[in-house]
Amino acid sequence: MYHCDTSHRTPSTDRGTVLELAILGLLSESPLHGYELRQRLKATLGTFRAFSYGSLYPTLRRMRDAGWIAEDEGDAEVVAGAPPLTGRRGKVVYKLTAEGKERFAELLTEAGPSSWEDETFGVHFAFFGQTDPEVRVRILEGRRSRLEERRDGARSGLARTRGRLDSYTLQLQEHGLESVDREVRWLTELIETERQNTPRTP
Amino acid sequence: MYHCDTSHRTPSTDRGTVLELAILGLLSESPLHGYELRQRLKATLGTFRAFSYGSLYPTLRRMRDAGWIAEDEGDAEVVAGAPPLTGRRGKVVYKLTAEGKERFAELLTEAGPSSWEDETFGVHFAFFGQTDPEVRVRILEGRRSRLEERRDGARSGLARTRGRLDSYTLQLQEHGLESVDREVRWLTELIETERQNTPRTP
DNA sequence: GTTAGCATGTAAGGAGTTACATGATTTT
DNA sequence: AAAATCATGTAACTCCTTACATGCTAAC
Repeated sequence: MYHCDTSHRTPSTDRGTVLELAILGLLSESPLHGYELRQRLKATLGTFRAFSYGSLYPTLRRMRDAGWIAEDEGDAEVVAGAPPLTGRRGKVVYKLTAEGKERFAELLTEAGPSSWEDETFGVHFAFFGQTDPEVRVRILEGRRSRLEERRDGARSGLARTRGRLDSYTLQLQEHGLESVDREVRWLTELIETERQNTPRTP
Repeated sequence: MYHCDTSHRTPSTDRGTVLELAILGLLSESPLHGYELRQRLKATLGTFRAFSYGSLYPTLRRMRDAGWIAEDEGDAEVVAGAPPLTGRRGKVVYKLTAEGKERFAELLTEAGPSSWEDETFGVHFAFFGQTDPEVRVRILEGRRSRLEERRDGARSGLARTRGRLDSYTLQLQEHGLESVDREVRWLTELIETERQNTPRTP
């Protein structure tokens, strides 16, 4: 059926890294500077994703150059009296621009593979509060079928090779399968809840 | 306590990518060529890790240059009659060299962070059958405390920010925490089993 | 007055993917 | 003889980390 892993390719439209989405999302709540941003990133995304300053700051610059974010003018931290010495060395507070808001809104409507893959799903989910209910369901379903696909592939592969595998490899596989199953059940519950709250197409 | 994520750095000793370990492990069972290797990789590591040819073949070359693997001479596939036309275009079967076996044995005794981080633990675990029982326990314990650390960090962070988080972010966090908890329990069971089988230091 | 935490950044590089290119062999 | 699968490879790129470098500000 599928001869490689080319089945889930990022669509050619545009890239939008995970980090960009996360930054847009956090800044859509309130202006922040880099350091704060990283802490909120850890708090919002929890265990499953961490970003270093080495990727955060360059990304902020790129996004500024792209016009999605801008340095906040009403920057309460720039003390009037203090001279700007060696160029800038104070907080740089970023806020969303109009284009940035548009961009964020656009990303929130994306319900394709780029919203349900391992690396991205969590970030999309974290901003479900701002996502359209119908898009939410489509993302959850996409994620679920992606996992089911993977689980079934692993399951049948396991059935074929079970005999040849030693007990450790087997336990690893089974633990993996159970994890996936667990996430599938979680998603199913979420989908049901979503449907109960929005019985749009009854 | 820890001011960054610098707490878990790869030790300066040597790198040894995950893929290298996996290849050494698979070749230690039997000689294989690249394509086969990739399939066995998928079968052995299951859902949680996949490698493309774009990383597999260059790695094989590097390992050959390093002297850990060599092209198998007793290559049953090289048909005697067929001329080698445009250079090589047949199967290239690799096998471990003496240095490769040494290297593999060496990697199997490593019970440091590089054996229990997310990306590497699974691969180390997959070769537990060839790993010393004491090393096994130390890796399992290392992995467990790593997860507990992370979980506790997330838990206390969550306790601090719980009020401010919307329900989706919260559910994401909680699902993450449960997943980690589940893995911790799994590890605990494995550790107990290991201890029962090797009551070395009673 | 020095340590700890806040704050911003850069250069080098690691680990891997994607997309392409090619050809051999087996199946239909 | 066409299609699928087996088989090997490379170049360009992505995304992110590590390690470093700098300096400000609060607390002890």
